[in-house]
Amino acid sequence: MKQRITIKDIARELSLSTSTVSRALADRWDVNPETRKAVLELAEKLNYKPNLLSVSLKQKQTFSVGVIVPEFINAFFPEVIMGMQTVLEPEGYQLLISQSNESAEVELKNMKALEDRMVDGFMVSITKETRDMSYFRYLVDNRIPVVFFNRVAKDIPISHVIINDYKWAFLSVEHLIEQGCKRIAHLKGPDNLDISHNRLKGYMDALDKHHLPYDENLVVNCGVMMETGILGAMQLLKLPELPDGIFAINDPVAIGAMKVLKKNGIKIPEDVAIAGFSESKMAMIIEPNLTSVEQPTFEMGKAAAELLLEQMKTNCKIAQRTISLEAKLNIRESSQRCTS
Amino acid sequence: MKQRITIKDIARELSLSTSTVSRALADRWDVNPETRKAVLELAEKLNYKPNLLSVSLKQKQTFSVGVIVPEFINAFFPEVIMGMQTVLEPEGYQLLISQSNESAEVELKNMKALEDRMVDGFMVSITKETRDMSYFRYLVDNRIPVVFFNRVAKDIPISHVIINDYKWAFLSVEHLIEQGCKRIAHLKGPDNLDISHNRLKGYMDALDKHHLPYDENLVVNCGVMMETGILGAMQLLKLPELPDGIFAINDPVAIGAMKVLKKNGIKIPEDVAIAGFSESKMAMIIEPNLTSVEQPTFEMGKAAAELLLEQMKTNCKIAQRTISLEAKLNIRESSQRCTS
DNA sequence: AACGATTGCGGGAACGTTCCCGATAAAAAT
DNA sequence: ATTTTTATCGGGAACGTTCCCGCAATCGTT
Repeated sequence: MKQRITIKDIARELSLSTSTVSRALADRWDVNPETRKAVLELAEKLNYKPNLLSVSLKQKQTFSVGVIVPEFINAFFPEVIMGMQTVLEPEGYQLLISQSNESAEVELKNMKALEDRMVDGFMVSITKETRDMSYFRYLVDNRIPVVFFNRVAKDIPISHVIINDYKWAFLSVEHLIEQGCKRIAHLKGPDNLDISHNRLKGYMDALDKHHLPYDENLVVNCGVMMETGILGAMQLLKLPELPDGIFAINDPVAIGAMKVLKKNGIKIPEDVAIAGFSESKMAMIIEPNLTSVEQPTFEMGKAAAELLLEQMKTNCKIAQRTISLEAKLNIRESSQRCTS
Repeated sequence: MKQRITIKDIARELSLSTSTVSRALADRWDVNPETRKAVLELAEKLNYKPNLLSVSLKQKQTFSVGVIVPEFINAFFPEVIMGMQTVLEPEGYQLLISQSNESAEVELKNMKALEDRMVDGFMVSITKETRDMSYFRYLVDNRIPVVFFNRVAKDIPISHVIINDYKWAFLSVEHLIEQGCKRIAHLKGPDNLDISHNRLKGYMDALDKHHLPYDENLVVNCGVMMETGILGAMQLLKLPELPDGIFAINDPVAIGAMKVLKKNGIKIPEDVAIAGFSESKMAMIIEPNLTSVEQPTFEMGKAAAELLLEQMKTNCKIAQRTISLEAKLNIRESSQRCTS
């Protein structure tokens, strides 16, 4: 950090007080237009930049918000973050991005570090193992604005934005059924995540609607990464009878499963049709192209940011809200059977 | 930002001065062990956290560094960033990540915003259109630490870490030649990027070594995204004679090209062998699997962070340095011909 | 017994702002 | 001519730290 021009330098140069310079820069009414002009010109000339540290110290806000994501190796969260930036940057906010690496411990550490840095609020998508909610409670108790997005925790009064997981899981599975699948497996997500429950429920209800039996052997617990998809699929292969359809918690898992199936000479979609969730670039690259639910990532980021802005402006006086976004089912080769 | 416990609260409670409390917390020698104990205990009990804003204001450093990347939708930069975090976080630094969306204008805006926030240094990978170096000159003139990584600018005395692009481009092309390719095309990167030149040079020298003619019609200017790879490949298709090998500036471009080739019924690698650069997850997913140079992304981030740390600790007194990392060629189906 | 050295602590300025309050002078109102 | 208003400005505290300096009490040394 180099030596900067301060308001005092300008004051000294123009034989003014710092108060006047401050008011001139802040465009207050009680300053002579001519002196204001002089101040602005000199500030420009000297390349004056206000020291945001002292401003923050005085105003008790830093114009920065913490973003907590479990990972940003896949495109999903980066896209959400871009959405956030489009609404927060024009308002003068800086995003501090932390990735928790799917570890609840790192997540907590990062959030505390950001709290130390006095962020004005948080936007978080919890890890797959986050169970202890005490820190989040501490945040709401202390009126520190928080919103959840995508991965939300239950039983805690924090506004959040999600997509209508239930509905689109339901429609995905219904699509598989329409393609003739009778034994549809589900590669399920981690228990602590709301999305896991909602997508499971959508799966179950779709089966129910079409009078297909629910077989718990066909639901295998799985993580959210490609590697866990591989493991999940291998478990399915051990079943006495192979399923004829797979609905995966997300694209990486679906792709992991496809790798296993292909390696075992199982034809997709003829033998097993498969559908993923939360559209990734890879869906269009793997062969056959993967059917997947496309989430409005950008909009999710925007919505979360707007929710947070609201909280920050009203000092958390606003009621908890849930925004549920719609999605879109992109039907591709991995689930389209000629016989349908 | 809620009301926090300050050093004054502790001082009042224990009938001490703020100076003493400050020294106790800083673990100075000139404070009675008993009072130190009392201070530490009370601080713990009240959950005291120092206000980093005032500390920064006083110390003239913020313990934050700005990271400027052109995009973070692909996995490359996120991985590099993770490497940075592993070295900077233990030192108490926070990363402020900005993505410039491949726009020089946004890049400049973001850097200025981060300078306003008094970051202690910058780590930047320039956009494909960054040509005006005046802001970087301004930074070095004002002793603000900067390091470049991956995408570096020429003609400016800023330390940087890159991989040995020339060598690995050379080896990639040599590999294609060994597979029997005689007419190898190159999908080249943007002109302002050093990597483009170095990889082009590697390509040319490999041809030269094996006495293959250099044909400028086979070198097509291309961006760095999949979309531009598609355009580049389409241009190649218009040639009177198809090349029998393609060396692409990076994986997204290679994958875009593969899509075009496959759509046109051209067999990979039999008709056209292809190699990418800077390993992405997609290389293992596309079929045939893509031969690619795997870059040590994590190490690159670590190296850049260490370079920056050095600068920050020595107040830029250290000479400019260049770290060149080694890489690895992952040979896969896209370039392996049975006939070899 | 007198001296300097050590130990432990507090006062207060400083970092760069903002903002409340009061001061002054000119202009307007009485 | 006096009072009130208006237009400009400065003084100075405050935000939460750090740190230099000085002060007092205790200790060991001659």
